[in-house]
Amino acid sequence: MEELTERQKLLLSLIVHEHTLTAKPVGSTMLVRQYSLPISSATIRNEMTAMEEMGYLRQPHTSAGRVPTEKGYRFFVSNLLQQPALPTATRNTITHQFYQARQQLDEWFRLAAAVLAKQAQAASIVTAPHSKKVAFKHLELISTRASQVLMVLVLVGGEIRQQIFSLDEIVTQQRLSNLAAELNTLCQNCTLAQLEKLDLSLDDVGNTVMAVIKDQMQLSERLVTGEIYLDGLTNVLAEPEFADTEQALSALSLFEERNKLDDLLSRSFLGNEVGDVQVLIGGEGTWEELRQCSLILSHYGIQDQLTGTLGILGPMRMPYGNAISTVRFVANLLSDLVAENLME
Amino acid sequence: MEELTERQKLLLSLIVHEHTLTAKPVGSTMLVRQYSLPISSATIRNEMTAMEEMGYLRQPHTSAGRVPTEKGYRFFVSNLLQQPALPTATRNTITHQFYQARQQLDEWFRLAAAVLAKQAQAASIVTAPHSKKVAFKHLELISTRASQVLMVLVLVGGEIRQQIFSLDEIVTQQRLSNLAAELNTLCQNCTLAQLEKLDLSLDDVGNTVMAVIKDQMQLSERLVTGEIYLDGLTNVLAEPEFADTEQALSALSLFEERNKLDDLLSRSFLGNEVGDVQVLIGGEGTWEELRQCSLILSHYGIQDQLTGTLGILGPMRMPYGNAISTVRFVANLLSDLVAENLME
DNA sequence: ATTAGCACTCTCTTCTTGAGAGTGCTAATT
DNA sequence: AATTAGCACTCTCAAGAAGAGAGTGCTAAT
Repeated sequence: MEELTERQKLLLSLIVHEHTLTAKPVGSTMLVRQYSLPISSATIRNEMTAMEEMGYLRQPHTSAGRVPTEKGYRFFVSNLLQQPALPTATRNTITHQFYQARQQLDEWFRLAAAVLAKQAQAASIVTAPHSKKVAFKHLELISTRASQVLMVLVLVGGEIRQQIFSLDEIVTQQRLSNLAAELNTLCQNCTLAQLEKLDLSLDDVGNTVMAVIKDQMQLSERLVTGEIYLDGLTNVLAEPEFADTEQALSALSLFEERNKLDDLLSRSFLGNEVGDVQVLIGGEGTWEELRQCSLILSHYGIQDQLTGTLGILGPMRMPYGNAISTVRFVANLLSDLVAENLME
Repeated sequence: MEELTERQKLLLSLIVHEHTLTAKPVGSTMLVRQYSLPISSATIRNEMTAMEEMGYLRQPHTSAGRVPTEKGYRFFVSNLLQQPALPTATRNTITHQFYQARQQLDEWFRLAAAVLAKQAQAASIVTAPHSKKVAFKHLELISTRASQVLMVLVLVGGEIRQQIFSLDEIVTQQRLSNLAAELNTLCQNCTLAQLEKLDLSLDDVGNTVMAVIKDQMQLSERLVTGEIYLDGLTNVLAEPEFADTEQALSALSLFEERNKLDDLLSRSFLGNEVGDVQVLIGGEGTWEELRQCSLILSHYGIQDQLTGTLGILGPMRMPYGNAISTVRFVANLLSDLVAENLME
């Protein structure tokens, strides 16, 4: 395939830039005037025709200006985009907010989603970090009433799971506490597989509790992501390309259906390391719902141990520079927080 | 104010019914044909004029059919609506789903939101139950690394709060466990005020931990609601009255801004008991954003002890019968679950 | 290789027009 | 006194027409 000339690259950049501002097709005359180019509109038209044939541009209809195609955007993002670091002031503001969130786990993720949404003026998604290898960390048994017990199970990585269940007999809090203490020692850092092998020789109550623990760990193992935090969904509605509700609906429905979202995120995991920022443009042929959208994703956390995903969803016509910088910055921030606070 | 005649009441019901189906203004001829009424369209026109003067109906423009006003809807809901019990099959399906959710607290609320959204084809909201009187139930201290500690605090009512903090010295898990055990005994069922009075004579570590506990309890006391679960936001987008994105945006933005939502829910608390179903029509003059919407809310849980809110948001033109029945049913279901599982 | 010039195309907005649905009023009917 | 038939009038909505504006593609000249 042919290469783009330097001039064509410049033009592509300008077209992308102009189109992100106006949301309208970009014409040759317009371009010359707007950027005081030293070439004529006719030349630009020639170049545009060439770039259209190569698949970087598209005409919505004959005799309209050009709009970047997915391929055009992808080339732009990969080769032409200079990624400005986020302004220091912005970075400080964000860091400060996290500082203020005290050390509450769930607040971090909520805040991360809020920051992404605000900063990129798009919908944002953050998943709490989740470990592929689920391991027992700490157990708590609390008697609520009669034979009912509230179990709080903390997994390695800080994930908390709770369940209420009934025992066959009425048990004192004291006995529950003793049992919990015993299990905490025995099961420390065990994975589910290791727990299965352990011969604990417990009484009935102990066995019931162990069954519940294993059950919860199994549930956790099946999960692809931790808890999901969304924000800024309404930002998407404000974009002109979603003035037609249909479009908006199809994009947002992806965020509402947990299994679709899981699928999307888990596929985006493949072959990507913590810290890489991925840009999915126009659904990349796989997600019909995202045909009009772009998704900027990054994993954060500790590679292969405890990772989560975060990203933003916006129209394909998106200020990629800012979006990517923001995602990268927040991802690094969360990675640091995870490393400092959730790892042994 | 004048009373509506029986015939006018019938007409109002029919107009509401027809309008919920078509979303269009209802004309007199239409009404006669559709329902084979034994009176002429002229008579209906006369009645309509009368009801318009009384404020129950409204003409979008001269020479269009009539649409119910907020007052019309309110009268309809209060006086004319017969509330069908939910079909047994539906009730069973829902109950069964809750049964399958195992005993995971958070799943209940997520599920409740999903059921409401699905059943009413509207946006739904569920808040986890929250106690006005925050009281200590159980504490857990887990050493993560060096001097860092993960605290898991369970409040009476099942609310779980977590925080990570650092101690001034490095402490063994053993010592943390002992401290936790001690505090669990000392602080059992104490409110924040009671904790303040307690003279515990603890060491440095103990005092640090107590400060964090109090801090968390204070945070919890300030909250109006527990965690918030939303679902079905995209259902709202599908309604014809929100074909214009502007409208949809203003309605949904209410759900995205936590403080607005808190405000809305806390006001709806006033003078309402668990089990009552409230119907807020058209924002009731207070919420500009909801001018086009209706909100069906109910509290659930144990009055004055542990309550949450749930409800649905839809267009003012809403199938109120079904919506109210669904909200009532789910509220009762959750109330039962709370009573059985979260109360002492 | 670039550009000026020009005919042509397509959208968008504004106007017009006619059909359709509905109203309000008056006079006749029950 | 309540109801109804009849009719003129109003307003929206959809479809078509016309003109402005922006943009293109092509040809011929530079």
